[in-house]
Amino acid sequence: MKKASVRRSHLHQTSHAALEPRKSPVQARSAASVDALLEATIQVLLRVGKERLTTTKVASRAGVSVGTLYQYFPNKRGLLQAALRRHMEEVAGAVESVCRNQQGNTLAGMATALVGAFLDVKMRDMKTSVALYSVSSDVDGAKIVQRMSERMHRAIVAMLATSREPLKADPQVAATMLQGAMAGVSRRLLESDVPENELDSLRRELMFFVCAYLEACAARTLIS
Amino acid sequence: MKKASVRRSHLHQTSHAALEPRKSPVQARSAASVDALLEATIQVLLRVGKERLTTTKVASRAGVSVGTLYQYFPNKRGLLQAALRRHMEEVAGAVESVCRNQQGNTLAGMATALVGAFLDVKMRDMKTSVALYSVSSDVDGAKIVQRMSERMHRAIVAMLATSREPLKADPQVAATMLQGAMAGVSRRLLESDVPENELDSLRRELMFFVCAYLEACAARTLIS
DNA sequence: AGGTTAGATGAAGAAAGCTTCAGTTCGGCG
DNA sequence: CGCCGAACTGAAGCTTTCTTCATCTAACCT
Repeated sequence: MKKASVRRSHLHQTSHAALEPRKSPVQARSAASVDALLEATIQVLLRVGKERLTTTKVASRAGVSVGTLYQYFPNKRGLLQAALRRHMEEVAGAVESVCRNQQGNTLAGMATALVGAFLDVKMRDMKTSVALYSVSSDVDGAKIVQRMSERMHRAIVAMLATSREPLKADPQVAATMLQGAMAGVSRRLLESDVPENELDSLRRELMFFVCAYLEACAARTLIS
Repeated sequence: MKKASVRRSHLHQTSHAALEPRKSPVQARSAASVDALLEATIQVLLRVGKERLTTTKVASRAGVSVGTLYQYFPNKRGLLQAALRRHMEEVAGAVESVCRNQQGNTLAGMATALVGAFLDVKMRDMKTSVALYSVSSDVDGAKIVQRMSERMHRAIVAMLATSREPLKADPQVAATMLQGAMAGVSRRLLESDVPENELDSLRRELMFFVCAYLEACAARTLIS
């Protein structure tokens, strides 16, 4: 039975940061471990590649031993899944956030903002994205990716529904197109080596691409 | 104790070296084997998944022994690469073919034909596509995929250059958009379980999507 | 201070599958 | 018919990395 006592009766060697409300050391230790392990997973992944990633290396880089790793993750697969999930949640979160902000805007505004936000998150650490994609298929990542995809899908559909211009198309279908285009193009950017300077023009073009589509949707006669 | 000399580690698929067939077929016998092995690779992949695919199973399904397999492929990796390459060449070939046929057509015609052809090849054996994608990252498939991508890219650019309407955009950039959208959307269709009946409307929408873009390109003022 | 437990350790066990190679069979050719 | 190399066979070897668990340590509570 665990008591959630937040008290620190005698703080012996804990010198600094006395002002912050600290979690009890017992919890802090383990929480730090979990976080360090996830961070280490990505670092090792980037440094040696998924083929040479071993649980021992990850633990070592996190500053703990393998045994500790297995205390928090059931196995290697679970570790990698957790790392993937964390990354995907960041992306999905960013998309949901823009979609919320863009409610009620014009279609062009939505398109621009959405593409901008998506590319920003993806490109922030391109290498991490690529590395995690490569692991995804070893770890049943499809499930995780799909779940996040659905979150984004719902957010996009909801946003589209509030546009000033009436979108004369099934929002579900439209959202699928947008997601497909964004994912597809960003993946091309990630996996082929596009020079830094071309990157911006491709970004703009993707915005134009998506705008053109949404506006064409608004312009067309209602389809059954 | 082991000698510290040039130890040949014939370890698990760690060879970065030759991936070409070891032997070129001299007798008809061997040519048949090579083909059977590639076919078997895909069958085993579909039946048991990449995790449980072993060289022995592949050989067995092809009706030969493991030793024979290793006579034609340097290692497991090489075998899988060959299977992936074969599949990708089919796709690239189909795209090149439409692009040739569509020379001189309207942008709308090109878009429709291109999307149609692309989805046809990809969807013919969806399962094979998905299975091979999942293997790709274990096998340095990025290189192969990229090479095929470039072939398609060139074909698309060449086609766009012959359109009746002047495309007021960098054809390179436009081709990137088209490929990104097609790859992205088709991947969504493959990996999420889209019911058969929705599939056709998504197909049409992708055509509309691409058309809208190309025509918007033709309509816009020339960009520098 | 002493008892209790969450947390950490890391050597060793176990499994699994790729790859080899010594020996056999097959097919063509002189 | 008999030789020779091409093609085939498949049991065994070899190595790696995951995962466990008996033991130790530090933190907390009374």
